[in-house]
Amino acid sequence: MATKARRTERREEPLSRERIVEAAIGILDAVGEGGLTFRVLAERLATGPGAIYWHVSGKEELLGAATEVVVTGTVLGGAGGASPQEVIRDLALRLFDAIDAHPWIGGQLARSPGQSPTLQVFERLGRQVQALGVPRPARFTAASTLLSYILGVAGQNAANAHGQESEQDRTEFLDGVSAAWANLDPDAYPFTRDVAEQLREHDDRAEFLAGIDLVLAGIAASHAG
Amino acid sequence: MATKARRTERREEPLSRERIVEAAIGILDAVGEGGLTFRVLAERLATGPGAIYWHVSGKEELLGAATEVVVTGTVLGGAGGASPQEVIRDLALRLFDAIDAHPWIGGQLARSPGQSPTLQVFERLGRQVQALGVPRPARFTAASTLLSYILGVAGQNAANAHGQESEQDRTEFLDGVSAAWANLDPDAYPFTRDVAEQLREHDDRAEFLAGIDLVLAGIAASHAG
DNA sequence: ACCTGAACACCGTTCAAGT
DNA sequence: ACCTGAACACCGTTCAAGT
Repeated sequence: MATKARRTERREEPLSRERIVEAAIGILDAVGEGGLTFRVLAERLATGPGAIYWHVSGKEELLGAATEVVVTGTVLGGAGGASPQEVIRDLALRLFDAIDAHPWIGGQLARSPGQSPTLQVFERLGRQVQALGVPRPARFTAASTLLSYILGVAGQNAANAHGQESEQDRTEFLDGVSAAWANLDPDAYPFTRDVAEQLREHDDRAEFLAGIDLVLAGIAASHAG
Repeated sequence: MATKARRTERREEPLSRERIVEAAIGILDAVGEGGLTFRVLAERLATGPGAIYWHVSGKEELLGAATEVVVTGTVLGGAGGASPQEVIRDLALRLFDAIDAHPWIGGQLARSPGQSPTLQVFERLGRQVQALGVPRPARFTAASTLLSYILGVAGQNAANAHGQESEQDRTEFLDGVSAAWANLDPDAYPFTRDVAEQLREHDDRAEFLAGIDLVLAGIAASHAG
């Protein structure tokens, strides 16, 4: 039966947990964790701050739910049929890119160890560790080490992401740090001074992957023979 | 010349950056990051909130200074004359214990990558990496990987430290997580379920050290031959 | 059942005024 | 130079009142 078209008025589609979380992600991506406010969020949803509390228990849950949406979307759908090492690398890189796109999840992941998003990553890592042939008692340590490394990088990236939207910003930032390191007291910071120039031309993503490979090499070495 | 004794009245010793930071550390240790407030801090120092701002630019600097005091005290004075691996293990464990005693530095370290406290740790790690015989181009990666792993564990410990003052609390917490893991959906979380029982009897500190050893093994394997 | 929005109890920070 | 403390511009959260 032909009903009048344009029935979907763009007004007042009902509030829902899903819409709230989606709007929160948008705000977080646009202005960062500090910019997500119940008032801003309410305005974006064309309602009052109180309405949000009917769907969500508070800010902590909201941040958790937002993180879960992004991480779940990232963790699912990896490359099939590759070696365990390849799957781990692929997962790690997808997480790295997700944190690059949504820096706020870096800080969030780090402080929700038992929570669902972190657990999803742990589970994926653990399965591949098992597939790698790591003996049962050593699997927990291997998976935890990979996870902690990933969370460590995530937290640092989240902290560094402050004012770096463009590639230009990023280059300037690295140049600045590199210059600062090169000027450190040679007696107190000989090593840091020595690697300062490497920092200028370094690729975060490649560096992150090299760290993953280092841990994987350690896992392989520890249960060889 | 004999002046009246009891000249040092216990009243009004002048405010100073040092006293402020010290008081902040005390509050942070007692009630955590959420409990550190300029009003609480001012009361503890028997002054008004505004007075603190003459010595310290804001809360961020205050947290940074507090972290620096604790980390510097921890980083200095390691065991001399041991192998590079031993020195790294020793440094890592001292940091672990410091974070255990002051959980707030876990979160703080993670979000101050270029800052002095993190840099001090990076420098120490790097020197030992060099002493390990790692070739120059690989040193940055090796030191960064160790640092990221340490920061990752630090962040998780900071997040977990919420309500666990006593050993009892800790055990209950692990039992709870272990039970929760054992009840996960077998299809979605086979690995996590499988390691659930290991978690109950696990030693955070030993586990942390095992992760360090895994990375060290990877470093050794990667530049062998 | 769900939404509204004023109100509450806090924050970090500023600043005129004091000594 | 250093301190005081009221005041400002915000928060997250609650809740009586509406529909």
